[in-house]
Amino acid sequence: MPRISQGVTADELRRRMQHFEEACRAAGVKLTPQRLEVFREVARSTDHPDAETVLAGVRARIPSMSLDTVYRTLWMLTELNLVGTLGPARARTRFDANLTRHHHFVCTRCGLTRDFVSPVLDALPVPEAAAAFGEVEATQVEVRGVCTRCAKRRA
Amino acid sequence: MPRISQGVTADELRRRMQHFEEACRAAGVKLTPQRLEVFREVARSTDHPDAETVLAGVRARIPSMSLDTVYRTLWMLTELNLVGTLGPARARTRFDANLTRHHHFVCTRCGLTRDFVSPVLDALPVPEAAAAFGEVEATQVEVRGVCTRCAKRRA
DNA sequence: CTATTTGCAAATAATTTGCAGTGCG
DNA sequence: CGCACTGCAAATTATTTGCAAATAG
Repeated sequence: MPRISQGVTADELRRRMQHFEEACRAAGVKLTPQRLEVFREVARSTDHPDAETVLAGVRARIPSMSLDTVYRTLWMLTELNLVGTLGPARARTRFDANLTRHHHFVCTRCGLTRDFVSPVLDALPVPEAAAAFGEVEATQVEVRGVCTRCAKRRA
Repeated sequence: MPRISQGVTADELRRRMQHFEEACRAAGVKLTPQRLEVFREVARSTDHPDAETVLAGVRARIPSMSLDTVYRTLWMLTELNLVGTLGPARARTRFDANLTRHHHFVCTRCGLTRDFVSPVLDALPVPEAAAAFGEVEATQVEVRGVCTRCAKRRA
């Protein structure tokens, strides 16, 4: 019975931390203990923590850490492409009345989201790697790119 | 040069409205003009409006419409499975330090999100239907289901 | 040294809730 | 005609910002 790993390997974590330090130097960004710990917290977990969770983790080491610094750091890391966000950042909830099986095209510049259908994608096999986490109900594909409108605006 | 449709066909809209009215009656929910218009607004568009956008649309017909009623109605519609949300509802931003190509398993009950890799999914062909919207950069698969933990809790 | 960065507290933005009046079934 | 529903205003929750003190390079 295989155990599902609760975190990244020590080796991978080291690799990520090193990449982070290099990227900060390259960007001329100061390497403060707060930043170190915020990044470590995100880099070490395989779930996808929110700002509060990161704060809680970092406070074990830096009790004075404040939530606003966590946010500032996370967005900065996003700018430097050291972390990403799940779903679009800073977005309001958006609603959808299309209940039939469909997939999404999402513009990474303006957030435009359109449905499309694809029998090929509907028939996707469930990857065993995903089935290991639980009972799979549905699979949806998100295609990211730049919409024609944005491509025109800023060619 | 094919035009990309800006909305749902009149026929499909009628179908959706009718389904909505039936579902409300079946659920013993009152059919108010506000609810009619909120649903119509979501049902008629192919993008995925947020609450403010729905409010603006509805106000053309019901100037006194308030934002809180829009929210109440949208969540009620979600409960009744008449609409869905893009990404998890009411969620905070979550961060991810895994920059390598991966896909997600998302638990629909607790929101647990885990990465997995799949060479098969990485090699997915870009559907022409999606390519029509713009320049495709990447494709990510979201597998939804119930995680083993939630399945155990509430079997 | 000195421009960045931090922590605090106050400001916004998004969404929710209590309440009294209104209207659907 | 009664209870569900609405609009208002005030409350929460998530996230951002101004500012003075602290600190990395």
